[in-house]
Amino acid sequence: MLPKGWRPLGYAVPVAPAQRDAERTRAELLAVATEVFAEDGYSGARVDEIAERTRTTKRMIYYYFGGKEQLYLAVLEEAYRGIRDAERAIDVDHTDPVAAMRQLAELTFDHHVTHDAFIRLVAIENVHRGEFIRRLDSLRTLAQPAVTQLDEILQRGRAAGVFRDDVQALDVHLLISSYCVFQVANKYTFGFLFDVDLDSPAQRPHLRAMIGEVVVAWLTARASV
Amino acid sequence: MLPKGWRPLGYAVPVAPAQRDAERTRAELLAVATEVFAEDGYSGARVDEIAERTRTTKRMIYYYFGGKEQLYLAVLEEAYRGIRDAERAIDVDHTDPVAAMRQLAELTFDHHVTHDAFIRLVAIENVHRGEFIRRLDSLRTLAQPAVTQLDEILQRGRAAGVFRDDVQALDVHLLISSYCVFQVANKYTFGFLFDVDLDSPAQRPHLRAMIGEVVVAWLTARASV
DNA sequence: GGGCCAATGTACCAGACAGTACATTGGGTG
DNA sequence: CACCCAATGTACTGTCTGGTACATTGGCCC
Repeated sequence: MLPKGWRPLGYAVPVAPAQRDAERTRAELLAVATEVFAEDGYSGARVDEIAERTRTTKRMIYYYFGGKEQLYLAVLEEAYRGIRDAERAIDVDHTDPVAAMRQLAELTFDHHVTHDAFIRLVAIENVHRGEFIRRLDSLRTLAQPAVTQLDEILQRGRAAGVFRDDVQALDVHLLISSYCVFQVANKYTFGFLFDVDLDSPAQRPHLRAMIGEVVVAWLTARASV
Repeated sequence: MLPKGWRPLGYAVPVAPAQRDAERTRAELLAVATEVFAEDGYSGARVDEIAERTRTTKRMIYYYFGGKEQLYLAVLEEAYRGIRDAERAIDVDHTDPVAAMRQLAELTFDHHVTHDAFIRLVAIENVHRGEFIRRLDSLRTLAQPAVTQLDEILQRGRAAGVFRDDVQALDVHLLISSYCVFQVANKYTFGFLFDVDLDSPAQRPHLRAMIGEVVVAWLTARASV
């Protein structure tokens, strides 16, 4: 017989006291589910695997979330919320719009590189044609901080006469997002086909500087036709 | 009783004569499998569904390909081969490097927009961390026509003194690919979050012209720093 | 025209998987 | 300190799913 608070595991291992804590159980399920869904996709993820990786059981997934689908929805929502909050923390040069724009592009790059689980969730969601995210109305209303900041810099640059005035903030955001997301989301196929490692420490600074260069060159070019 | 060569389907429908044709059966399986894998992903795709959508049975998948995994590998390989051949057909201005570069970017854009099943397969493969594509050595050796053409234009532009000389062909390809792939691959989440339809006929020409603008502006800018 | 084998079809299986019925326990409250 | 219910655990189940054993058939070649 094992002492209370221990459970058999090959050899006995002390286990976090089996005290009940609804919040902690829910949070742990959500955290592990995020990992597993990001790892294996929605169809690939196994409810049993998620449960096994926590200190609780599958039963709790149904108790707290209702089912695999609702758990996935909760994961998506929390992930997007976290990213938006992180974006909000980005701060750039307040005087020189060109420097600010370059910085914003490069910080966005860093941001993507350090959140690859999130990028994977986004890719997975797009494979599903956005059928899940579309149900999360709460995400729609969140102002997108990245675009707001972009717009502000853009206006300063136009006022200073250094940026062209026929480009929308959302266009710039699309360009930057494309580049940054692609780095992370498509590194496997791109890396394989062109025999490069987009992840390597050698490439990283080059790729990082590049998006800044591109955006600044584009915005400071005189509009053609 | 139905005549030979007909099968019950609510009401009787004539069916392509049940003549045996190994090549056709294999090709049909591959075509349908491409659709289904692109639609539902590797884990989401069902062998039974693939079979049902063809005129033959599940048994044939195992006869011709060996299993779900090998079928997916065959799909991936054929898809990449098709794309490479399509890329090879791209032809651009032979005199003006700036016009050629803009054209190449815009044709690449068109190319991606019209091959969204392929883009989906790529996204799916990246969710799987490229574990399948990595086994297809045959794809690695295929010279990548897009990059070859890019390099040629880039050299002409440098020689003419209109393009900066510190940019590699692969970097340009990465930028263009990022933008074009993102349009298609991430249209659902991006569209939802920013309330735009990247697919709409109103947006399309704008988005198409934009990548040309960006690339040309970047390459014709004097190097900074 | 008959034999032979590639090509095809049918029926089935074993394991995986999402989900559930039912029992139990811990801790807060009166 | 006993009661109650939120929180948790155990042991299932029905169905789906990839894969296979075995039978059959069509067409080509001698």
